Amino acid sequence: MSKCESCIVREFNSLKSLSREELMRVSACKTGKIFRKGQVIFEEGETLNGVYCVKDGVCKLTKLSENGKDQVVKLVVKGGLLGKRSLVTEQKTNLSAVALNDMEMCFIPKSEIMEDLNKNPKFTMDVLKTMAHDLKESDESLVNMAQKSVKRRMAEILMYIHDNFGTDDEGYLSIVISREDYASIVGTATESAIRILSQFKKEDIISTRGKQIKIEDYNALKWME
Amino acid sequence: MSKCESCIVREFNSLKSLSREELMRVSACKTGKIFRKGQVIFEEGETLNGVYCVKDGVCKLTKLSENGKDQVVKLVVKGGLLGKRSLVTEQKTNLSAVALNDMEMCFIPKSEIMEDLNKNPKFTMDVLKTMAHDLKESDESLVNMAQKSVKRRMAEILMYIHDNFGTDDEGYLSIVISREDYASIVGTATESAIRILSQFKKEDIISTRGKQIKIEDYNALKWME
DNA sequence: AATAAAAGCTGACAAATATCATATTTTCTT
DNA sequence: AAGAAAATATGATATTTGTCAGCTTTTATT
Repeated sequence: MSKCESCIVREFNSLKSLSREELMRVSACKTGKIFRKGQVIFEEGETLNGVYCVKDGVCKLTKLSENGKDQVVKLVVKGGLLGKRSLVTEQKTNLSAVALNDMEMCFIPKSEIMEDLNKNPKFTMDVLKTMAHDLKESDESLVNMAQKSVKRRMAEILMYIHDNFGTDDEGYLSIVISREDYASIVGTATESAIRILSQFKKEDIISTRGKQIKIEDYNALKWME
Repeated sequence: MSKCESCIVREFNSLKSLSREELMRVSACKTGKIFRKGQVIFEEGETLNGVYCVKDGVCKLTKLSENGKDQVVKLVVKGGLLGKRSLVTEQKTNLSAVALNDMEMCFIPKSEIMEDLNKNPKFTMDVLKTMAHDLKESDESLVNMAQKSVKRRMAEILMYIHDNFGTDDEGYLSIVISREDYASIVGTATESAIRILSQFKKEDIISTRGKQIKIEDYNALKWME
């Protein structure tokens, strides 16, 4: 397994604020973990004893609603850290994490990373900034949920995935998820999500190949009422 | 104006993690501000050059949606700090703050508080914990918006206000806001909010006196489908 | 106290979204 | 390659929520 000091993933997250010595210490006690598509990384209510650093693959963070449906709160890709909030508050996790495809992750035990959090102000500030960013994003999603139509929300999530996670060489969104997941992100019934995507297809705004989606007319999504 | 060192409000927020010396320094440069009901404290997109500490009164944090409607993201009462996120990220604020009744606040300039944020790890950790808590709350609201009916959301906001901000000696909710604000919290049309509150009245779940609302049957709200 | 303005209320109807039923296609398993 | 299982698709219908219009009550202003 590669060492943290030389891991490029680190460039994308708060670990970049750690010194070489700190990184070596973290590296020495981390464990590599592989999760298969669909596998649960952790579940709402669990006590996490560390954080996961995503090296490859995508996962969804979800929360179970009282109506029994899961709501996707966030998608996490390479460079993301899972379990930050629980680490900071020392509470059980309020979200579940499920792999959307095969994932490669590093697990860093709590004790190790807590030490850095308490002793390296640069690191603490960096985690704080990430959390502030997450909060802003969450507030924005809240407003979208409350004020926009399902169709509009679907258009926005397609653009979000396109802009943040990119496409493969043929132009298909590089994150491939089920219609059920789309429904769970947008906050609607699976049938409604399917219906809207079908409509987009009919209007040549997107095209599909199996689960894969390609945006054909970005502006149509952007300017959709 | 009273001094920060002896201000009880401090007990409710992150400032409690500051040392006596730090508090005296903060106190020396703070300015007291009064905002009248309906007055705008700051507006989305503004550059804040400090944080506000709420000594008395209530305000709403809102975000403007593209459809032109404001969405209430959070209610802030005594002890709350406004502008934390902007302080940490050094970005323009993403929310507006409007006083819901007459408010008494202290304004602490950015330069002063930033110094503490960079030098007092206990304070930084405390701000981090508050932010983590806000994030959790925001995620929960997101799920509620996405998965629950307007009626259910209204029931929950009534209970939330009851549980977190209490009632006066007659049992009326101590936070008194317009139906329009209720609509904006719940994320619905004003008429729909009014309709639902009227229905609750008919079913004797709540009673009203002008704008004031009293919860008569908490369990009915709790177990509402 | 009179008037104006704002907030609250209600009905009628339209639009958006959910639910249920059922077919079709894709993917997985053997 | 065949069959089973899961995912996708679509129609019919019910429910929820939004919009518009007009009316009543409360609050603010003179």
